[in-house]
Amino acid sequence: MLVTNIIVVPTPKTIRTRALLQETATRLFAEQGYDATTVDQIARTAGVSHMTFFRHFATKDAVILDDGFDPTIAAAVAATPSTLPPATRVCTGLRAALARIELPDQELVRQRVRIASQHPALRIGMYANTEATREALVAVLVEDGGEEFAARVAAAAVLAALTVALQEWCQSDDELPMSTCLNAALAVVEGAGS
Amino acid sequence: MLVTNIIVVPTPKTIRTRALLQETATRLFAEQGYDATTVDQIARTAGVSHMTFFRHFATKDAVILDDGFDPTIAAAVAATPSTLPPATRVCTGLRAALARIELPDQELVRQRVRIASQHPALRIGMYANTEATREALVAVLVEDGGEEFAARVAAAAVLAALTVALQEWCQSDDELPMSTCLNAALAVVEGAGS
DNA sequence: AACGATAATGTTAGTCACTAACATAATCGG
DNA sequence: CCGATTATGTTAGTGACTAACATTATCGTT
Repeated sequence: MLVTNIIVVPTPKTIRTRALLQETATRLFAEQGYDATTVDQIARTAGVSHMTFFRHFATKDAVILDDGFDPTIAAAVAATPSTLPPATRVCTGLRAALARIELPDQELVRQRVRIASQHPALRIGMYANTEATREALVAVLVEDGGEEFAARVAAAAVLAALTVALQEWCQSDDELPMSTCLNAALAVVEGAGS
Repeated sequence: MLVTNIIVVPTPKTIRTRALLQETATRLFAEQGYDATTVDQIARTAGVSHMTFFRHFATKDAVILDDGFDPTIAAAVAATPSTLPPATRVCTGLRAALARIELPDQELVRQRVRIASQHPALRIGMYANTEATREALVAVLVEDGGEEFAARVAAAAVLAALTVALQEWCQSDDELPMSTCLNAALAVVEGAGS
């Protein structure tokens, strides 16, 4: 039997280099802009070669777009009652998942989304990431007996609303909580039937 | 006063070259795949230089992704009653707009979406295109007195559902009409409130 | 502490999408 | 037919990303 989905435990050095590259890149992007910063410069500033960069991040934009929230969101959606319509499940799960993100982490997210929202290439990267999140949710919903097409539509629509909510939130001042933007966005989606 | 949105009337030669490049690219992509086809090859096969290609299409993927449906969709949404919730307006407008596409054109759309759906880079390009369509709809909804954030959320969510519907439709046989997939997708979104 | 296996990194050379600058040729109104 | 505009070509370049192979860290074991 072929073993798939082998979980590779990252070595300490890998974690360090990866974090160093992300911090370096985020700082350089903020200081001089995304286009004016080359992968080579990020790598050299972090004291590594450009090959090491691409071994940690598949693309230039991944260095700022990669987050690890998919499992959290998927688990939260899985925890909702499978009797609800798929779109409602995704909405409810999202609210629960994002409420679980710690405040300091929220500030990091806000900073990254702020940078990403300002550049077309990075916004496109966000949409690309959404596809992976969407399929993770489809897997959860289908496992619970949901129909695949409906699951995919529900996940895609609600995640699109989330993306807009994040872009709105990242531009606001530090007081506005993420949940306010998210709830406002989900209310719009949930009002589509009237 | 600064005049924006100047409408440039394309010269006959421009239209011909553009169409030739699109046909050539579509054929080459279908024959040998997207990655195995270089921009240079498309240009040479069409009898032009690669600079001419980029003067007609901003990126490699634009040659197969560019369509001119945004004005049609925007007009159809504008024609819906402005008293309805924004998400409902976009749903209704979409149904009307896509019903207006002629059957032969639908076959072309299907062929292109089919190619685009199979390649990550092209799917991402579809998401990027959605952003322009979304903002066109936001402009329509806001003009009618809608709130901008709600308009953007509604447009984003419904267009995400449309994208999923198109991907489902393009894989089906020639008998299944686009409207069937679209209606199924919109029903999921409209069921989010229950 | 020396050893060997494994994982991380470096070097080099290359492909290809995409751009800037400038030169040339096709087109079209008068 | 001519002059102005528009489409196209040439060339040289940048930068993201990859393949192949060599080198160095890291770490458990003896």
